Amino acid sequence: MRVSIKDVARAAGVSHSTVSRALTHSPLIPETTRRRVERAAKKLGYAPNAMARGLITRQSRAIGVIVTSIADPFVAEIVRGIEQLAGDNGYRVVLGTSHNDPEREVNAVKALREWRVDSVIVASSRVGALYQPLLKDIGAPIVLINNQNQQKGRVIHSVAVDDVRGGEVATQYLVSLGHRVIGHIRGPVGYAASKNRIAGYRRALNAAGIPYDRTLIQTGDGRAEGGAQILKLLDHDPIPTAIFCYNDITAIGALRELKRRGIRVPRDLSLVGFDNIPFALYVDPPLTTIAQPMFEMGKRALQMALTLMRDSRAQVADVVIQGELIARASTRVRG
Amino acid sequence: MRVSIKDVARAAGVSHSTVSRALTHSPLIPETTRRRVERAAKKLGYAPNAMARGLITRQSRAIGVIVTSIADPFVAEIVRGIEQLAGDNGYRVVLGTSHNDPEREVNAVKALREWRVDSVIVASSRVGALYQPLLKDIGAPIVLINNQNQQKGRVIHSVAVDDVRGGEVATQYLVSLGHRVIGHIRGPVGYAASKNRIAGYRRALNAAGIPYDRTLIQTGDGRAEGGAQILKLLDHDPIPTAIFCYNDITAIGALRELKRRGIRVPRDLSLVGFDNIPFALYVDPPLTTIAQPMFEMGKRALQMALTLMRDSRAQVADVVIQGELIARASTRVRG
DNA sequence: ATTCTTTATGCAAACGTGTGCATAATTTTG
DNA sequence: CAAAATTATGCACACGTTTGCATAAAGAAT
Repeated sequence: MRVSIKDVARAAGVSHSTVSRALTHSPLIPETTRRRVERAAKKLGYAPNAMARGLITRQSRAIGVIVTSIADPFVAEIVRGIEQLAGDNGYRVVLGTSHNDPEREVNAVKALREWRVDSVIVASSRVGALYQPLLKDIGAPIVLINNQNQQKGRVIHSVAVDDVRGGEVATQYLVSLGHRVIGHIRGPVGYAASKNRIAGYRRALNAAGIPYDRTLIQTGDGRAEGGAQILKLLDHDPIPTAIFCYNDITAIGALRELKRRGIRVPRDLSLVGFDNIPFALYVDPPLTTIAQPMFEMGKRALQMALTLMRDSRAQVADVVIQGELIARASTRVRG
Repeated sequence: MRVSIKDVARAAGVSHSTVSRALTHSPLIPETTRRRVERAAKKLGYAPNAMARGLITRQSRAIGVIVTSIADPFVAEIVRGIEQLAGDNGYRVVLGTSHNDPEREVNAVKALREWRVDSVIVASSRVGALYQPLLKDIGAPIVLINNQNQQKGRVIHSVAVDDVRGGEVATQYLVSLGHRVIGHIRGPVGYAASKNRIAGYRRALNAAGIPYDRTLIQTGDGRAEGGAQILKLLDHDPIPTAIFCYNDITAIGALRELKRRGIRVPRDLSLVGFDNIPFALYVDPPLTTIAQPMFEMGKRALQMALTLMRDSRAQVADVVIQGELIARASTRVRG
């Protein structure tokens, strides 16, 4: 049942070295014997053993991907991008999910190390932030996606969306619709993304000559519940005509809260999110947002990993990807 | 940089065999030397090489998971269930995506074979249907999730939702709300799921003494576009007061179409989907549906794989999981 | 026809583990 | 205290590849 390279060798009447070379298309082997070997291999149903090969070549052709939860559609898109490009280049994706559980996080990183993955891509901000030493121990190039930490290094690289510019574009758009009193529900404190999106928000206000009013900013939690903070903004004087939310989930939470209060979007209030999660298209009204090209980010991360795997001392610059404004029905000109 | 078991042996002043045994907690090694070895291992930053280990133990502790697209939230939930339980049992998930592309499908299966995965879980109906011979060649137990094919075997097993019962429960619920003229947008022809859900639909009608009218069934495609078929049902005489859709995506597509025509759900028409995809909760109105416990199914599949990996000749019965009716606002009593 | 290249192939070592068997060291038994 | 049983450890082989080196065969050059 188990057929190794030696069985093929016997069947083809050559040594196992010749078989190895033939099947890897070594130029040392003339086409005639290569064909004979291939025929024997096919007949016996031979499939090379990746573990044995990896042991000697010192590369697993596996790339480890650590994510918080694969069920997050945002994350899933990233993994899809990674997996696709990886598959096209003969690499396999080994999954590790952290679920923000320290034990799982450590387990995942350790397992990837034992597997001797050729590269690691991390789309779990906690892991990217907390376990850099552990990650480095893997001894393979590391690419962080949307990491919230600032450190750099020879082995750690990153792909991220341009949060500042994204926040700016979102706010700019609201300004262009005639809004002058624009609120913001920010993301969790400590996240670089929260800070950067606010920076973009302020930059846009500044460019439009609108004075910055810190009481127009409430602090959410990046989840639907945080959207309820919008109620506080409704008490503001003057009352805002538009709100830029940290992300779509927050905006959707806010939307639900507004609907409960009988406040109509976009007639009474314009709403902008961030991320362009799949939901955003289906809520009522469909949400204006800044799309994060997640699939693209996954691909870029893997691309980066590929060049680093080919030459570990290659100079690769961190990638910053621009989001895209998706104008939908949750925004309209100030009435 | 690279530290093997021999380096640890030297540092601890023992042979590499002793190190191996010590680190695997063999009872042959007394605690005192085990501690010494562990200390040396930690000091050198040793991590066992999974490939070398797998080569000799003849098991990779990897389980291959083939899915159509990880970006499908349904699939993502399954993978989450698999990954979680796998991780808890010391197994890693190796991903292979097919995207209904024959080339990718074959590549994925072949790669998993070369990797010598200990088990394969397939959540891609095409792969499960078309590549059974190739799958069997892997020589590891196979578990198919929601497979649309009927074949069984010693190596191929399955976990699936009870589509007949699901269709029955959905229709039953509409009947219980007083509906008598109930339409159905079926799924693609050739899918066992389509046929089974119809069977359940008919069974419920039958139990309620409602005659079956085949003109109340239109054929969708399982995608949002197929939801447009609902327009044909509106021409039916008498006009249906409720529609059971093959799946949520179809129902959402139908919903969009109805909204465009000014038909109000559930006032004018009740709508039931199937699957309970995440969207279903967020559309307006939230969709009544049959929940497929996808996370659970992933877990059950892996559980099955685990018992089969421990004993390849274990007798495991195929698992049929019951869906759950989630009553939301897209249905109401006949007005 | 002999020497020199070139081409085709095999030998053997290595990758990093696990493990059966043998042996050395220690303890128990009579 | 000698013999027997137990415990601790090492040796060497195996897993299935890849690859440097050596050699055999064949062709080219003189």
